[in-house]
Amino acid sequence: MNLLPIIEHFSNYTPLDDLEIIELRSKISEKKVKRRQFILQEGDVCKHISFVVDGCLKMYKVDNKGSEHNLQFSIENGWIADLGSFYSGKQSELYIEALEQSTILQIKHVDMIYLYTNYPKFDRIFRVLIENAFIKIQKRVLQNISSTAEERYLDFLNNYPNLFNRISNVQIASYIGVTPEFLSKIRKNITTK
Amino acid sequence: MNLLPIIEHFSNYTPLDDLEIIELRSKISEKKVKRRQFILQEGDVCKHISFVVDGCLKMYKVDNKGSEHNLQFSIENGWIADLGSFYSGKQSELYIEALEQSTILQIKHVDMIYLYTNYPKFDRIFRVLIENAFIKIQKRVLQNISSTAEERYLDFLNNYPNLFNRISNVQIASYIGVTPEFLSKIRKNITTK
DNA sequence: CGCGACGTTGATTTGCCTCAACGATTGTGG
DNA sequence: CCACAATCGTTGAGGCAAATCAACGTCGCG
Repeated sequence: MNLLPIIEHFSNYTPLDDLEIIELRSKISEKKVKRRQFILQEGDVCKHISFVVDGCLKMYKVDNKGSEHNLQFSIENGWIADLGSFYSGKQSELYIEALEQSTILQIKHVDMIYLYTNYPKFDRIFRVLIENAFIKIQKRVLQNISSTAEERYLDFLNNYPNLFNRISNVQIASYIGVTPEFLSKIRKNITTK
Repeated sequence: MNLLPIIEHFSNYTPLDDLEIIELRSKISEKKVKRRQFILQEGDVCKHISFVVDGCLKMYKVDNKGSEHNLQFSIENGWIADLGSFYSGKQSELYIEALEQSTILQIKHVDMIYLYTNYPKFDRIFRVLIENAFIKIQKRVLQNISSTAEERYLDFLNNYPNLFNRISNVQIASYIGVTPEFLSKIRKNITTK
């Protein structure tokens, strides 16, 4: 199991000392998931947070009409979990599914609490991580209530330049909140400018 | 200056000891703001995070057509700041304005860093605070991309039962992302059911 | 090979916006 | 305390953005 990616990831925020690395290693388990495999399904409790070493996953909700709505993608060096379910222990309404064959590192809830309790540095690191995630998602809310679908699409391309050529337009449409048909029309309209 | 509300607020997460309270006290300044007064304007850097002791404030963006889009309301025991600007030191694109006469407690950026650095408990508290905020806003994103305006309005009423009778429908419309005229039609439609 | 996901196009419908107007309420200055 | 302005909530007519439904060719994969 190669922990280098996650240790380097943490070091971007605060370097870990040897003991913290040892403890971290003992709490992490590696998982390989195939394309279309789920690591969370509606009704389950989200028991892990997952760090993506390699690959791509999506988290989404299925509405009462059966349509999927993508909340988040995560690729290399990203995190993915339904934090609401993870911390409350309640059933999740979300799915997390691999879009590519992926390698992830998982930490269980109890182990996360253990790390927080005994090594305050993890409080620090995850405070900063989640602050950054919060700032990003706040911009997305602002976009959703103030921009047209075309603007949201162009912003998606700018904000996720490493993502748009890895996933289908169906996935992008679901993320920006339009139908695939309408996204196709948006794309046509852009290229004819 | 009455720090009781904020100390009790923190104690919901982790009790503070005497030294932490003393340090906190020395870093907090109280501010009274009148209705329609700004504590942040576009182009300014967000230099404080603010805890609302009493009153109500909104944070919003003005788009290129001059329309306002409400990102957040904060009332008693809530926080408000443009975290992106606060941590990056870059100019904000947002406004924070009082909807009622309010009393707030403010912490400056340097003091926040001081507290984080010297008292890890604040890392813990704000990690949990921001996690909860993140979970809430993620639900909002999901709603925005998957629900009709009527559903978003009803959810707003459910999620903010103490707020809807304190602010105008114009403010609610701006929060859920519709025009005031259309919200009026939604409300009419609901009452005739 | 055959099936299912994908991307596209067109016709039609619907949700929501824009603009304009109005009375009711609130706030404010003289 | 009154007069006036500003904001609010509502209604209606018309228009546009995006959804829905249906159809079709293409591609990748089992």
